[in-house]
Amino acid sequence: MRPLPLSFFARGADAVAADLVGCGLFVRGAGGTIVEVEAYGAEDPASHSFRGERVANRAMFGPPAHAYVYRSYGIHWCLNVVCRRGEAVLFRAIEPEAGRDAMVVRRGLEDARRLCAGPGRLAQALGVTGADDGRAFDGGEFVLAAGERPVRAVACSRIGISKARETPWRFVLEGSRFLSRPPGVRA
DNA sequence: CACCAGATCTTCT
DNA sequence: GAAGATCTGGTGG
Repeated sequence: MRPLPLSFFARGADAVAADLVGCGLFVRGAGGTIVEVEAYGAEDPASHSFRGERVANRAMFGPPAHAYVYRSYGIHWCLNVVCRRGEAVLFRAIEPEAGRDAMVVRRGLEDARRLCAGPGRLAQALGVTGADDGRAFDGGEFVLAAGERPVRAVACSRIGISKARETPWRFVLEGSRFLSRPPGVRA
């Protein structure tokens, strides 16, 4: 397993997101292959960084290759990796491979297809919470590793947002059956 | 399968 | 007071 170098993340979130498809995401031993991500930019109306630095989003303005974890709809946690200042990539789905038992317990279901399909589900399966906000992807508890095989990433529009819907910053692994939604489906 | 309400926290108007 | 980078369990076709 080859950890991704810091230089990989110090770029625009859209470029990082496209390249993360097919890579490995692991949190404290659980994880798998990234099949769906979304990029959020600094000048992006849909991004949490758009209106400037706040207490809850301060990690987005910190160093690259660190986690930005936010609470969604007051209930779910969602995991990002910070890229260039004010930019981040949201992890939306992985193909579960390592630590299946722990993920099944945390999610309370066995169905592999729904185990990590969606940002809230993925964070719950990996056991990520607000306590992980700002944690480094340094090969310790949080790992991002280069993919074993080359894959094709397909760009499509992001899900669940009302602003900048046309920007094609959602990237999925072509043909994967572990996506939260197939490409081309409106949220 | 499609649609809908409910849960519950942070920020914004 | 409302909306939001969501998910679940209900109802109805």
